[in-house]
Amino acid sequence: MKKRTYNCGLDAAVDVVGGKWKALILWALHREPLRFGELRRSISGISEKMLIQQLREMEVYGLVHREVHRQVPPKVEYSLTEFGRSLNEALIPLGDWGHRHMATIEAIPRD
Amino acid sequence: MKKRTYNCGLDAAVDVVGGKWKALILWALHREPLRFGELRRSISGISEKMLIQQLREMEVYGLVHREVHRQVPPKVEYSLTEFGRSLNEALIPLGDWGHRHMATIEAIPRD
DNA sequence: CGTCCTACTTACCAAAAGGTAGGTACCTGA
DNA sequence: TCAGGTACCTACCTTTTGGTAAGTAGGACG
Repeated sequence: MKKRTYNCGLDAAVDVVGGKWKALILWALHREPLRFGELRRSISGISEKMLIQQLREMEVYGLVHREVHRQVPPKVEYSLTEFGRSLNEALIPLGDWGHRHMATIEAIPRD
Repeated sequence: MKKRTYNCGLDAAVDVVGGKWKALILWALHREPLRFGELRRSISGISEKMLIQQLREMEVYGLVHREVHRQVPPKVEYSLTEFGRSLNEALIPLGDWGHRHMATIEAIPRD
């Protein structure tokens, strides 16, 4: 997040959901609240550092809610806020598109 | 574009439309084909280098079509392909979301 | 006492993305 | 002859993003 004003809604949305992981995290929390370790395991390839970093940002953005259950071992659950859920819904068509064109996308030459 | 396989469609879509500019360029070409200079002027803040770089990638991805009219001064028109149009449509809900929540997004504290 | 569990935190590094400033080629018109 | 317009290209640098590896706290369990 660098800017303060946007020319169009897409501009603003990309700023919020930008980066490699936020959309995936949002998606992972779609069904049910998950704890840190569950999230890490459900998003293949993400490092602990990235997961926390993104979760913290998304908490500030008001997309996810963080709930600490004081126990040993620690248990922290992450869930979507209403705001997060609304963004998730806006991402569904994009996810569908990616799903429909997966083969085409994978066939794109890299570098 | 770094990966070859994806876990979900959203993953793939984010890989294609990722970065700061591609979604904006797609959006700018929504109405009509534009030439290089028109594009540059219609996307505020973009540098020539970024615009070309992104256009080239999007051409490889099959999202935009580049047509050179041999004249002096040169005229090059960029337009959306069917593939590009389909992606653009998938981005509409996201753009709407950003538009609806613009005030909230702008109010998010930075850094 | 030592090891395991969870959910982090920190330091350090590499790669990717983005920005700036200049230059090129071609023809036009003054 | 020389500035002007279009659509680039190139080198260099900074910022952002992502990754690795290690360490921490506070019990539980053997």
